[in-house]
Amino acid sequence: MKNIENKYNPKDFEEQLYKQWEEDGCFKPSMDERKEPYCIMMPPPNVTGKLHMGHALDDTIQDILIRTKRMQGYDCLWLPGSDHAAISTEMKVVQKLKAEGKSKEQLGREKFLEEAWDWTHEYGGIIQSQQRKLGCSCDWERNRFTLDEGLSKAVLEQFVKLYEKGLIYKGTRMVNYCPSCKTSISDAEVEYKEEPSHLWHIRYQIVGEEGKYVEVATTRPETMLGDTAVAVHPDDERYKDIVGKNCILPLMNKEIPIIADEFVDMEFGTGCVKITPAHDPNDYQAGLKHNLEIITVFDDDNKMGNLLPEVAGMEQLDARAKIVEMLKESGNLVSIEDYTHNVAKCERCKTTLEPKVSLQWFVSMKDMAKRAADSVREGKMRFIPQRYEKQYFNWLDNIQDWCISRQLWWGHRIPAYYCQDCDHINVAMEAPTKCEKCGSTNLKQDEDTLDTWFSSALWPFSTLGWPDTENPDYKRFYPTNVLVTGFDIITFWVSRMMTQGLEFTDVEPFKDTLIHGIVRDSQGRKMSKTLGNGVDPLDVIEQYGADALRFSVLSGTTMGNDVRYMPEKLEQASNFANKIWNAAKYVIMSCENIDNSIIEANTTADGIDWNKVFEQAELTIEDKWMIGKLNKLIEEVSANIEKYDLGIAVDNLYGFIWNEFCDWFIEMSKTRLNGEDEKAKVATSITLQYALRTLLKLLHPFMPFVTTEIYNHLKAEGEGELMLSSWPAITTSDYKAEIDFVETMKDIIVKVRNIRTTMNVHPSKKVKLIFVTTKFATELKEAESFVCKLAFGNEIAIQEDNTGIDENAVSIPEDEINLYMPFNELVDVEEEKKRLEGELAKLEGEVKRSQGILNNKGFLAKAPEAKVNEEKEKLEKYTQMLNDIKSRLAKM
RNA sequence: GGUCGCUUAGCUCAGCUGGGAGAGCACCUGCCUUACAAGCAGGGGGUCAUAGGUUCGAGCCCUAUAGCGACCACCA
Repeated sequence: MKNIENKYNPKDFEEQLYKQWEEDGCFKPSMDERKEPYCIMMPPPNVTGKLHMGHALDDTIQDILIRTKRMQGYDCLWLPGSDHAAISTEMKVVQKLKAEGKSKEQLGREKFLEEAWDWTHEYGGIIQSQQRKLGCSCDWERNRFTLDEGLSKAVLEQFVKLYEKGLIYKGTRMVNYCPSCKTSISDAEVEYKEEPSHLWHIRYQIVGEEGKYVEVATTRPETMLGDTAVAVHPDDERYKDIVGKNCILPLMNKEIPIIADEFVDMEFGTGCVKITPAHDPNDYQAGLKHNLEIITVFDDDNKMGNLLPEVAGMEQLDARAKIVEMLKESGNLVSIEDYTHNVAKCERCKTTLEPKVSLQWFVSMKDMAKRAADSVREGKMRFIPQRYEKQYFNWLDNIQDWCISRQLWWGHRIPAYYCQDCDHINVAMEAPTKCEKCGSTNLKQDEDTLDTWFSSALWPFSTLGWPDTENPDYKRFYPTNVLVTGFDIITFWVSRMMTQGLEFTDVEPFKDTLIHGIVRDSQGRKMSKTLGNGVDPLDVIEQYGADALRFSVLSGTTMGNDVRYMPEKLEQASNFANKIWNAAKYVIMSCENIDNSIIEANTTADGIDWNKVFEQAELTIEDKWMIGKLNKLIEEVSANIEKYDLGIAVDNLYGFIWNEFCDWFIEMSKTRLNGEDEKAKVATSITLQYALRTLLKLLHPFMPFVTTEIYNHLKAEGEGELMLSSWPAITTSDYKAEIDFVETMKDIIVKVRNIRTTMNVHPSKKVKLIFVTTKFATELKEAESFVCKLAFGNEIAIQEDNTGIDENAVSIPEDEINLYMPFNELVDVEEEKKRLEGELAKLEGEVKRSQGILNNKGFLAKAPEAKVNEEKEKLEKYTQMLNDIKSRLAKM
C-alpha cells in the first residue's frame, strides 16, 4: 500500500492512466480460445465530427459493458471507427473550396477527392482523441474507416452479389432531389417544415360543355404546365358525371383527361386534384397507374423549361407569380386561400427539395426486410427496451426499395461500367478491361457513388475482415453481442445492418440492440448547433473529470429515455469521486500499520483468496455484516448490468459506498482500530481492504480512472491492472444472521441519535445507554462488543431486571447522561404490527387466488397435472405462512 | 393522420412480476467529531395529471380525457 495524495484531482492521473492502459495493450483481446468472446462495434461517428454529449453517453454505455465483461473473464473486443459521411463531408469540403474561390467542378473528380482525403486526415483524428479522454477502452489498433481498403472491398462484394442475385437494379423513379447539394436524397434524409403558403383554386373547362368547369386546388400553380390529368375520387358523387371526360388545361390550351382514383381525398380542397406526374410523388404514382405522359416543367437547374414562352427560364417563384397573373387575366383563377404547407427540406442544407424523376440505382428490399423483421419476431435479436421493436417493424413492414445512388464524389463509386458500344452494363469487383457482352474496350464507369448507409450496413462484419470469412477476427467475434445506439437511427442503420447481415452472413449481426435516448440541455431542449445550447463533453472533462461525466450521464436514468444534462449532477458525481478518494485515504492510512500477513499468505498470482482469509481471521459480527452486504451488492450490480440497467447499477453503488461502507462500516472501524483488541484490529483491516477492493472493482466500469488510481495505491508490488483483474465473487457464507442483527442494531442507534438530538446533547458528550430488558439479552450482550455504538459517543449497559428503575426516567448527571431504554420501545411494536398486517393481507389474497383457481373446473380439466400440483403447493405454503403470521400477531 | 412514450417532493428523475411513496439537488436545524465542510447527524415537504373500472388491496393492470414529447406517413 502506498499513501495517497491529499486531494482528489482527476487531472493528476486521468491522462496518464489512459496512456498506460494503451501502452500495456489492455484494450486488445487476448484471442485466448479458452475464453468466451464478447464484442461490440462502436457506431462509427462521422469522420469529421467532434464528440458531443450524445457520443459521450453512447460511448460510456459501451465502455461499461466492455469493461464489465472483460473483468468477468470474456475475451473482449470493442472496435472503434468512423464513417466517411458522404454528404456531410463533401459539403464541408465544397464550402472550404468555395472560401478559397474554387469549385468542385473546376477541380475535377480526382483533385476533389485528394482535397477530401486531406480534410479527412486533418480532422479525422479529433473524435478519437476525445474518446480517449472519456476513457473508452476500445482497441485502437483495429480502428476502421468506411472508405478503408478492406471495407471498400466489402462494399464491392455486397454490390456485385446483390446485383448478381437481381436485388440491385437501375430504374427510373421519383426521388427527392436537393437542388443545392445536387444529389438525390433518401427519404430518411428529408425533414419536413411547416411553412405558410397559399392554395390556389384554378378552374379547368370541361371539353364540350360550355360554362362547366372542374375546380382544382394547388400549392404550386407553376407546375400546372405539366399537368396531364385531373383526378377525383371514384365514390365522389359530385363528379361522377365528368369522369372519363376531358378538360382544357388553361394557358397550355391542351386537353387532358379526368380520371378517378382512390388516392384522392374527397374532403380536401375541392376534391379534384391536378396530376403533374413529373413533380409530385403521388401524381407520379397516379401517372404510372393511368399511363399518363410525364411532362417535365423545370430544367436541370430547377428553372422553368420551355413549355410556355412567357415564363421560360424564370425562377420558380417568379414564374408562379406570372402564371397566377395570367390565370387571373384569363378568368380561370377562382380564389386564393391561406394554407400552411408541410415542405420537404434537405436535412443537411435545409434547401427545399424537388421531387425529380430520374434514373437511379435501387436495392429491392421486400424479401430482405421480411427476413429481418421475422428475426426479431422470433426473438433472435431483441431490442432493449422492447417497445422500440415497433419502430423497427413499422419501417420494415412498409419498406420501399432503397435508392442507393448519390450524385456525389466522396464515397464508394458504383462498380458499374457501361459499354459505349452495346449499352451493356458490366458490374464487377474489378474494373473490366472489355465488355463481357461485345468485347468492346470502350467502357465508362458510372459517375455516382453509393449511399453512406450502404457501407454502414456492413459495419458489424466488414470491420472484421469480411468477405474473408476465414479471417481470425471474423471467426472469433462475429456475430457481435450488442449494438448500442440511439433511437433516431433504428430505421437508417439498425434495420439495414439486419437486412444486410442476414443476407450475407446468414446470422443476426448482434444479439441485442440497446437503445438509449438523447442528451438534452438543462431545460429539456434538444442540444443543437442553431440553439447554441450544446455542452462540450471536453469542457466537462476539463472541469470535473471524465469519471464525473460518465457518472452524470447514467445516474438516475433508464434505458431508452432521454437524459437531461444537469450541472448539479456533475457536482454530485465529483463529490462522489472525492468521497471514495477520502475513504481510500482512510483505509490506506488505517491499515498500513496493522499486521497484513493473513492477506499476504493467501495471495497468489490469481489474486487474493478471500474465503481463506476470512477463515483464518477472527471476524466479528460487523465484519460479517459488511461482507454479507457486499455479497448482495455484487449480485445486485452484476444482475443490473446484465439487464442493461446501468443507471440502477451505478445508483446501487453510490448508495452502498456512501451510506453503508462510509457512514457505517468506516465509522464502526474507528473505535475498533483505536481499541485494545489486536485480533479485532486485524479483522477490521482485512474487511476494510476487502470492501474497498470489491467496491473499486464493481465501480471500475463506471468510473475507470479514479478506481484505478486508488487501486494502484492499494495493490501489492507486481499485482496486475484493475481493469484486467477479475470481477468480485460471492464469498462462501452469506452471513444472513449477522446482517439481520446489525440492521436491527442500526435502527436502534438511529433512534438513540434522535433522542440525543431532541435532548440537544452535544456530540462530544458521552451518553450511557442502559437497556432494560429480558428479551434479546443474549444479542445485546454481544452488542456490548459491538463497538459501533461507542463510535457515536455512547456506552452500553444492559440490565436484565427492570425492577427499581423507572423505565421512562431520564436522569442527567452533571457530566454523564444515562438513558434508560426499555428495549421494546426500540423495536417499534406498532410498526412491526403494521408490517405483519400488510403481509397478512397479501397472503390472504394469494390464498384466495389459489383457491379460486383450484375451484375452477375448467382449469382442473385442461391444465397439466404439474401446474395443478404447483398451485396446490402454493396454497399450502401460503396457508401455513398465514397461520404463522396470525400467531405472531396474537402474541403482540 | 398512424404508432409509441411521458405526467410521482420546489427542480431533475428512480420506483422490478399489484401489498411499506424513494434518491440527488434545493430548503430548515445542529455540528469544523483527525478520511472527507466537496463533509457529518437530523428535519420539513407528495390527492403519484384527471375521471371511472378490476382487486381484499392500484403509482403500477384496464377504459376514457387533458397536457407535453418522439417517431413514421404525408394531404394536392
